[in-house]
Amino acid sequence: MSNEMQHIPSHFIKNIINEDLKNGKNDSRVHTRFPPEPNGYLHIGHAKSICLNFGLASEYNGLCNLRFDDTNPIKEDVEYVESIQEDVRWLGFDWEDRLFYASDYFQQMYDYAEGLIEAGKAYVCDLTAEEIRRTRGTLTEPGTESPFRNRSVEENLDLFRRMKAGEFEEGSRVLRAKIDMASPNMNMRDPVLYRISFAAHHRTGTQWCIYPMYDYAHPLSDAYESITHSICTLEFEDHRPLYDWTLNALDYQPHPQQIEFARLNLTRTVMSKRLLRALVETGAVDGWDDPRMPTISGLRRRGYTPEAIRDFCDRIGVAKSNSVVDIALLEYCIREDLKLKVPRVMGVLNPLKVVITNYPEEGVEELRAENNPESPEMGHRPLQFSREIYIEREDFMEDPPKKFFRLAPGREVRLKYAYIIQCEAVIRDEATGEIVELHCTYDPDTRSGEDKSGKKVKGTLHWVSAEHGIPAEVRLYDHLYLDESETEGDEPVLNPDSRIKLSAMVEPCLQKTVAGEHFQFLRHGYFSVDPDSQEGRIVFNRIVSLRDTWAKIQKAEK
RNA sequence: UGGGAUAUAGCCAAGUCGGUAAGGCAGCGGACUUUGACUCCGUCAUGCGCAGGUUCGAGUCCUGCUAUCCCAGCCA
Repeated sequence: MSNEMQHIPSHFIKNIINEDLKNGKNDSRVHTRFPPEPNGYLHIGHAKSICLNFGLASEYNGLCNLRFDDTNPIKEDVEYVESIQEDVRWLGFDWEDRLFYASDYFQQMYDYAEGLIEAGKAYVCDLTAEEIRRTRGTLTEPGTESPFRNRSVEENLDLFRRMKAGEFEEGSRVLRAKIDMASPNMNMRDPVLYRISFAAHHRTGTQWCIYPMYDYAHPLSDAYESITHSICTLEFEDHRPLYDWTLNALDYQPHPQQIEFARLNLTRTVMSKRLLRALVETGAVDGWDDPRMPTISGLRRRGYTPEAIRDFCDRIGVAKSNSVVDIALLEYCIREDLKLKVPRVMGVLNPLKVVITNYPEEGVEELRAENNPESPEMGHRPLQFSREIYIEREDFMEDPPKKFFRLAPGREVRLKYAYIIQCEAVIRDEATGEIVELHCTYDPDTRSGEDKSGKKVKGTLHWVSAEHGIPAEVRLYDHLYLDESETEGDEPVLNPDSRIKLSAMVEPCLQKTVAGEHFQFLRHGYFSVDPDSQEGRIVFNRIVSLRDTWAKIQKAEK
């Protein structure tokens, strides 16, 4: 346990919290929240935020709320609120009884807005969206004040109430904060607080036809929930003055502190909700949970574990500099998690038949295979050996290079858990010249565990008995994109090698598996059983491959 | 001179009062090995975006630059 604590790094947010605790700020409470808008599926970038917010709460004996930031009914749907809850729970976090919705606070927020109007700090503006944009100015030029900016409190109150009552058309009026049209911060140039929308909201239905904007709703939601540290991503840095303005305008207490951190980027994939949605909607992938997707549900289906994702989030750290994390770290984390806890079995992805000519025709013997040599408590399983087996096609080379120490004509090699065999003949298809079969002999004195021959061989191969093995589909994945620059405009370009389906032969012990079960296939990597599996047709997703030194040698020589 | 932020190895990242650059991933070299995996050992920044300055001493302080990211939704 203490080992695990060691690699959890400190970061600037913890420094802020430590300082606050030292000063007795917030009655020494730590209360965070994870506030997604239910407009899509969660991805690994959200996992960083979830682990951060829930993780800080648990580390400081505080609380973390789950809050849906549902202030824009046209984008949101219950499908997403359900998937988000499932994903957060699956990651291993518990919001207990603190599941909230910004829409819970619509009345409270409305009342606060009337208070703002009464204090002369907000006004109803009749400009069109286009006019508001034009009068906002530019990055280098100040904006100009709305002609409606100095309406009386009475008129503003009347108009705002009539907005709420549905008397005005969408887009005809908004409520704006009265701040400073010349502010160098664009967000402070009389930002819109409320807009009219007659869209049905997934929770409040048609009860409301005015909806608060994020910049207004977020600080209030945080304050209503007594959040102490409101953690968001870097692009909201410019919004912090508005966050503070909203609470200060009526001197609202408590006043949570907004803290920004850099969002996660991963090499060779893309996290933009827009692009992910496009992949789903164009049918380029099978859905939000396609194993190639960086969504939580995609990673789950691929076979990633919550432990691995949490470990990853601990290892990447939290800082304010924009960065791109190498996906090799994520892959390391899942290998690390599964290494000691899943069975190691044999699967031949590209089978080549081997006939052991000196083995009895009808002979079958039962061998004993360790389920995981590094976890002896996982025990053993029986393994059938017979005269005809399959080996990996790439494990035989007719004309092998120097450093190849697998099978070749005349060479000896060990079959894992079985015997040493020697290659005697190569059988070809007469028409195509393709190698269809190998004839080998075995040495009966070399049975695994009771070797009397004293032979040493350099290579050990995995294999599957032709008679006992079972066919399975194996899906190998490459990364979603090679590079973000390979996405053309709005149309995401899927890596053509992103999924390869193979017909493999696997050990008989895999006859009965359940979706989500994990295995390590020797040499090939970590796999999970896909829910697509049916009776007699198992589908394995490769989560990640193993390190392949041989491939590296080959590459280097080329 | 719009404003806001960031810059420490191939990648992420720690570095709180200035005291002589953590850790992880990747890489490289070696040992071990019934899979070339795993494991173990070794190695990997005379230097912290650049240039000056203060100081016995600077990644940390000061001055001036540079590069990159974010902001002109009635999205979040």
